[in-house]
Amino acid sequence: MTNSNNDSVDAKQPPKKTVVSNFIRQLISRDNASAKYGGRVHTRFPPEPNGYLHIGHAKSICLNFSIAAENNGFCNLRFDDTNPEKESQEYVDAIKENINWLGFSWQGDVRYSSSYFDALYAFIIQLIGKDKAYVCSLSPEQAREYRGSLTDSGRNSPSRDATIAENLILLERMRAGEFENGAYSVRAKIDMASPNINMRDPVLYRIRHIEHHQTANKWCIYPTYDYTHCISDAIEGITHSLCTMEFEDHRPLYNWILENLEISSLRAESGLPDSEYVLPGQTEFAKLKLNYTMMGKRNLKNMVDTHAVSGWDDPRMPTLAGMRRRGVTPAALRNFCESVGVSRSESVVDLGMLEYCIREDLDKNAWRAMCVLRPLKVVISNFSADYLIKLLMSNHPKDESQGKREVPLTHEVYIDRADFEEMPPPGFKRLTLGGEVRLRGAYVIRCDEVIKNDQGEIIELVCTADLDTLGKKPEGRKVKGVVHWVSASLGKSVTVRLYDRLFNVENPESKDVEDYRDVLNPNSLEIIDNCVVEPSVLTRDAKLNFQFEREGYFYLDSKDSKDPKDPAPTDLYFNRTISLRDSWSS
RNA sequence: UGGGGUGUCGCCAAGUGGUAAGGCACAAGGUUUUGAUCCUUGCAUGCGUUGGUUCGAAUCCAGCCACCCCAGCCA
Repeated sequence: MTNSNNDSVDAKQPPKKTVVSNFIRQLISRDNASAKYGGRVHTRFPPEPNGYLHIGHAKSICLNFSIAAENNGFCNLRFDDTNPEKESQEYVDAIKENINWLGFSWQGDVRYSSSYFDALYAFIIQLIGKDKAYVCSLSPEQAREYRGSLTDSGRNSPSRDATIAENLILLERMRAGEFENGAYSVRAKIDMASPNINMRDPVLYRIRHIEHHQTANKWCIYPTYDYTHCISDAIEGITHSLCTMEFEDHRPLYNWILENLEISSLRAESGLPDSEYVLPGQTEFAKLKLNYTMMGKRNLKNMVDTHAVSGWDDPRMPTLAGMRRRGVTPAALRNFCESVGVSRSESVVDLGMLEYCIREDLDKNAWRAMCVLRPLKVVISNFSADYLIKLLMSNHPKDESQGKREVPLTHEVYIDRADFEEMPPPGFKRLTLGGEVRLRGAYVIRCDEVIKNDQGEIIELVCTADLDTLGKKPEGRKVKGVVHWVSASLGKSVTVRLYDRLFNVENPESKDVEDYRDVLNPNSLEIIDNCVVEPSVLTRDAKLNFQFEREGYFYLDSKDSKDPKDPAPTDLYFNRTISLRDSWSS
């Protein structure tokens, strides 16, 4: 997790060129045609630093950065850090790194809502001065009562009729730290009878005597999301403020706040010339949901805190940090985000689509190698004990430009236990007693003898190689099976981690599930020691993604392992990103 | 039962009044020294539903049904 350039697949590789129409692209085309924003397109990705980014965020990141790039515009990274209680610098750092890893660069410096706190304070004075906001003495509990319900309108706060002067004094006293948390709040003066509950005098500022990760102890009052987000967008000269559907009800408030402020003062903060300045507009799209996946930040944090997983970067997590350690590439994620599309309908994407994108990219770019997960010794009887040839094999079967590697073949090799059967099922294409199979990239061998231990377990196979089959088909017969193998004496011992989905139900966050712990997949992680990998994988530096032929895609993990460039590594870990597609059901 | 949304193939998703794109999944063939990849073919007389307007409707109108979001001083 230290070097973002260390991944074997280029993070800057452009996404697929198949640009699909969607309602946001159409909206922007219309805005450009009408010159609503003078042709400017300026978006932003506004995470709250209260957790790690997950694949749902990736959709938003790709959308915001791509839509800006397509239109020669810009995209800002802005931390929406108005709630210091839940936020931390650790999350800020991780988020920045994840976005770079995904392959995007934000415009200018990283922004923070907290760096607008002075401006936000000046604007609240302006709003109070226009009798559009007031200081409310209701406690949070009372405020809830006064707000009414979904079907009943609310009642006015007793503080609603205070004079502007009184409000201004109370505001200053709030800021000075004279009151306890919750004693007062600043509220917009809109309409307590509005059918939209967000418009029933929403809270704009609250008292929180707590240190902030960016502004330390400068403030004890903090602006709320609704008040901060629209103004931050306006200050940054954002044109298209994209967010998810649950904020649709907030759009009237977003607009109300900006429209009740002097546009000239907003413009002044933006630094944009008058001719280019237009208020931003919010547009909502459906968030990404994936089946068999839990996306709620609160739940993900709980899994980390309770050690249900090893951390935010556990390879089973849907976090960007986790998927990275799993071996998922940035290009695969970007292609996935593009291929799921953008719409306003609630949708749950099938995990299979993500898996397809991962395989698609890895098949094209991952170097091939052989690794035997469950070794079974094969003695090739017509090779001498000191037999050694170095076979040259392609790093990629369909792309010679990716080069070749040396694979040593010796008297004894390992194949996978699953590739030999004494009693083969119908259709079995692997090795049987008396049968033949091709050692991938090497000779065809025939099994002559099965050696068992006292328990009757197969411990060794004695085989004969057909010396006339190197690089050519055997004479007069067909050998269908191909099996991967590794030299017994020259192979390297490694540990492999196999991952499966974390949950065994499609929707672990559905109302039918009382506790996600009840639906955890107990077999989501399988660790296999003493796997044997061909030596070349340890010498090909900078490459971390491999396809172990016939097994799947694996990622050399830097965690819990020695430096991969160590000339004599002893503890090597390969995480299985994903298996190969398997159309042979057994 | 207030307000705001959404309903097009098992899953995403184009379509914006002229007669249902594409991808995933699935199925059947072909190639193959990875049971992978790749290639070929198939896969909605139908667009939540019922009516209406129209020469013509997934697209326009009306009603109905289903599902999602909102009563944090969270975002």
